[in-house]
Amino acid sequence: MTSEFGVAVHALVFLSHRQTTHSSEELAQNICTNPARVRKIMSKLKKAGLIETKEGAEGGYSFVLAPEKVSLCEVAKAVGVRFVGVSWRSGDIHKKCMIASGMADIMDGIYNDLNRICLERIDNISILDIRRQIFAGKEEKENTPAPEWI
Amino acid sequence: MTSEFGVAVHALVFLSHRQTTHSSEELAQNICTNPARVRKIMSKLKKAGLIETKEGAEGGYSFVLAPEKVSLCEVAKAVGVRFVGVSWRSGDIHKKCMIASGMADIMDGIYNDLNRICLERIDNISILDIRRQIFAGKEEKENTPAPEWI
DNA sequence: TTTAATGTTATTATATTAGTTACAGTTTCG
DNA sequence: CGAAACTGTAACTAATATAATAACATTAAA
Repeated sequence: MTSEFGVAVHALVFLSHRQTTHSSEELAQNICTNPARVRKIMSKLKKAGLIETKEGAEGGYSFVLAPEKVSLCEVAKAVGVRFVGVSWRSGDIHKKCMIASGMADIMDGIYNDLNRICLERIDNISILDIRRQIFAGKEEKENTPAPEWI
Repeated sequence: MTSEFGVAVHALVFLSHRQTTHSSEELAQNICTNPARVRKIMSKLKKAGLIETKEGAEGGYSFVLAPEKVSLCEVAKAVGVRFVGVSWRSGDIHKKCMIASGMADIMDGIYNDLNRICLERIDNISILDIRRQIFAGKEEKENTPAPEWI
């Protein structure tokens, strides 16, 4: 499993909290990764309609939806993450033994099922929920000087 | 995620079906991997009490429990598989920004939760269930000549 | 028309996973 | 006893998956 889902959620929480446009460079600094990776992931979020982007000078990424309406399930689907699954398959479909030829598909079925219940589970967690969790009990530090959020 | 869980389930289904002792070489042939890997994984199953092993000539691995009593959850715990989780963490715990410093732990919490519900989900699937699924509607091919199961 | 941004591809580096080899220890059997 | 056939481990190599880097065409604002 890649961590694209984590990057996407992080970026959305950040953008929804700051409520202004931010460049891939700024997001990358906060997330601690590189701008190209951020752009790749954000372009998927744009295709899913979760963010707006603007090219050119003064451009960047912005979150325009209601953060309580965007669920982690939507984010997961947007980036195409697969929570449970392996590429390696045991046995061999061409063997005569029914176990050797059938196990891999059975395991895949189990992984698909687990993946599905994972998506269901995060369907009722919103971007706002995550934001609240992060700032729970602590001062929000709104309007902190620019370098503070790096 | 490694495929150790798949190898373990495959081996247990195979052993419970054939009901005799088999060497790591025979298991490896059926699973389509190498004997050393099989031995590494089987030693974990032994420590968990899911199989019995015998060293020396005529030794090998055997399944001695009731296959309907062994759940995939036990197997997962025995091999220590983690279904959901990533090693990469976004942000940096030392940054002042609460999002940058807090996101990784939040995501880890979500992954832990998803992992837990995955274990719960497979807790009521037994080795016998898998065996039945494999042979559902098809002839069991009991007592086939030796090379058949390779 | 320069500058600062996205969108995208190709390439490289790193980390994870599986495969291989080797060998010490154990048990059976001639 | 001693050879043969196993398990149990460890060390190393190969393959694959993931993240980082670099480059550049395109777009939009000043």
